Amino acid sequence: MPAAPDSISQIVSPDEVAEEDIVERIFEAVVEQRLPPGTKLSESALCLAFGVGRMRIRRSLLLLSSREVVELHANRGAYVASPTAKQAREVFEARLALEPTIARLAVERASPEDIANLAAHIKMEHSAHHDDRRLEAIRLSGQFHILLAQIASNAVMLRIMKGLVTRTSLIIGIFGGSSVANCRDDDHERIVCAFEARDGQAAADLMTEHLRVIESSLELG
Amino acid sequence: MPAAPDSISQIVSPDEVAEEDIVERIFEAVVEQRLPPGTKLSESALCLAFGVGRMRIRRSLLLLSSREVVELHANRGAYVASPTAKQAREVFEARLALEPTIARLAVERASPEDIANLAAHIKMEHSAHHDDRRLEAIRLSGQFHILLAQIASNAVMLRIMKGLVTRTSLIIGIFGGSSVANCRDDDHERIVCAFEARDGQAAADLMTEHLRVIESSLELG
DNA sequence: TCACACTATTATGTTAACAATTATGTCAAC
DNA sequence: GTTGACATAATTGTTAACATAATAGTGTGA
Repeated sequence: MPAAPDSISQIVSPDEVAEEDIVERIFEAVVEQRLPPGTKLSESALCLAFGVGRMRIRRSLLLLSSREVVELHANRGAYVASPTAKQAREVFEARLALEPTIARLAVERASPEDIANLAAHIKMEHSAHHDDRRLEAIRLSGQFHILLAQIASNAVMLRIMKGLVTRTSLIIGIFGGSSVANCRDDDHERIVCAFEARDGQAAADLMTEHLRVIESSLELG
Repeated sequence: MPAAPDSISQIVSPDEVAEEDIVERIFEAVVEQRLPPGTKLSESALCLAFGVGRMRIRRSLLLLSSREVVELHANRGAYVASPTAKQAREVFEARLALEPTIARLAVERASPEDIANLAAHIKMEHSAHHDDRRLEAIRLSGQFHILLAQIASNAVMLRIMKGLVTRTSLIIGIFGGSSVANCRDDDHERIVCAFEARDGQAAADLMTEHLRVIESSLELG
């Protein structure tokens, strides 16, 4: 093995990286709505796209299905999930239960640097909006919520949120209609203001309202 | 295929059942603390135990690891997870965010039959406690929280809760000390009383208190 | 022209053999 | 008696060939 001795223990095997990496990249593609609900994910295509063997792809698809971002149909392959209206309501109900708490915890635990990052993020959202970079705007919009979970410093909640945010992108893709009033970045900005004021309760309340607005903008029947 | 034509579409392929079945059974074994943290789960042993091929087992272990109930070490096999104190606090933080809401929703949505089931469940918990059937008591204790999530009729939250409850069993196994003041079934009983009174807020508050008591009974440093 | 049955192709699911790594047990040297 | 290196055994990881099911295409018949 050509690696220097003391670096060995720190090296993560390239195989294992590829695993979570594939999952993460498909997550991103779903969030950016480059993989719309119902898209078929054929094994051979993914093998070519990622340059890995079939086994690795099958494992990744299994992981994605366990996060409910991909549906596995026996003998028929993998498809990007198509949440039903019922599932959409459930996802928002879960987010309404979790994210106000996450927002409050994040305010309590945010370092000055964290708050600066949030402010920078808002600026990026604004400019993406302004320049009509729609995909970028969508991605940043979801990323904002992930960022809060990271600041809250709770890996368990972070993991859950990644799944919920990703599925929310699918939901918006299906039930967003044409007016697609995604995350209004104004709402995000107000939440960041609550951070700067160190007002956890305000952040929680704003988050609740934010999620309610998004959900009510959907056509869930 | 000998099955009647109209039943074919309803049949779930036996293979696919075995998949989730293995995961579910290992979940149960972990909840009942028959698989303590750190237990090695060798592929060959599981193949024999469940009477399935290695591939099925490997898939199951991957699913279990994605739920963070099992840790996969490259080239070294699968082990029942050993949550750290930090992870334990995170799990409780997540439960504190979710379960009061779940309790409130469950009260709102519980049918009379649901409430009867809850009451019956409490009786089972009591008798298991009384007869010193410790494993059964532990299992029922976790099952109570799952039952609430089922009554809340939110599949997304239910799935999340199954993972959190299972991991809580691991946490109690590690940090419970010897006094193991698991779920006091008295607490559960009070929550059921709130159901009978149809007082969602009371159920939420009791749940919060219940979780806090459990966490504070642990030795998390 | 449409519907249906059959064939051929493609894709997925499974199995088994092989490779690589880790754990174990033995033996010698200190 | 303990430590270290070495050889062996066992376990995990990977690959490739094979089996099976679904899809698409083709042709025939009404």
